[in-house]
Amino acid sequence: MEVLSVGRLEIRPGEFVAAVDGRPLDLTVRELQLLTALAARADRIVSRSELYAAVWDRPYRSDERSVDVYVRKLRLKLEAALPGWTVIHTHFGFGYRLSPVLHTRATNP
Amino acid sequence: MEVLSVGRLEIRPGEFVAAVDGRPLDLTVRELQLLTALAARADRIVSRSELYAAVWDRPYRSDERSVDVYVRKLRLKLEAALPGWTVIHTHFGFGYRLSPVLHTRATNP
DNA sequence: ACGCGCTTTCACAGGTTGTTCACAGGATGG
DNA sequence: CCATCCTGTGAACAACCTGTGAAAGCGCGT
Repeated sequence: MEVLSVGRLEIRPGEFVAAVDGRPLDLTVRELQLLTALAARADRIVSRSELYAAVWDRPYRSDERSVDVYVRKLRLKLEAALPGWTVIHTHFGFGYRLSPVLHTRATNP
Repeated sequence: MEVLSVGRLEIRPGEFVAAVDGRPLDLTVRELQLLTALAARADRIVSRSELYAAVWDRPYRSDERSVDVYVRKLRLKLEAALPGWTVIHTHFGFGYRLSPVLHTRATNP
């Protein structure tokens, strides 16, 4: 898994880098790991437990919120890097899905 | 790998010399080796273990601090040779990256 | 054996990141 | 429309990582 490309987003796990249009995102270890896990499963709904298993070492508890917290952090940084795009979608009761979509009602009223 | 040039920094590993604007830096063996390892991977984030493997012979332990100590020594000498420039950047949780950047808030208030 | 310079290890301070909480806001099924 | 469950969010707290000065260890030439 050298490079993961999803739209304008490009991730090189081996080089500890994720970039948008070649511009590197400033991510922490966990953020990069989670983004990588999501990108590796782009366009598919991924359960919290699967994401958790892919990123964290300890066992998953259903009341665990770390994934949610990090999804939020990623959303903030991705929105800053890709204004007008929704990259991570929530699937109520199931999990999350990564797939960049230009969202309606962007920067114009 | 005859010569490594990164901005005003030039390294000639074969001649055991590193210089800024042609002015040689006064480095010890380890310092030169580490600088060379970093320069050979300029603009990329390099993990401690990779740097360690490139410079030291013995196996790397995660609690090893030698890299940090030498990065500091290099920073001191580089700052003296290139006032106002930040050459080695820290990537928390990942490692270090060499790429000279004129840092804001330099020598003038 | 001694002094000297370089390397490695230590200990502690300071920062950054990771985890957990508590509550607010939404979605779902009846 | 209501009760309930799920997710969003900001902040507190804990854990981990890096910066740094100094001490200890080494090898070498004198």
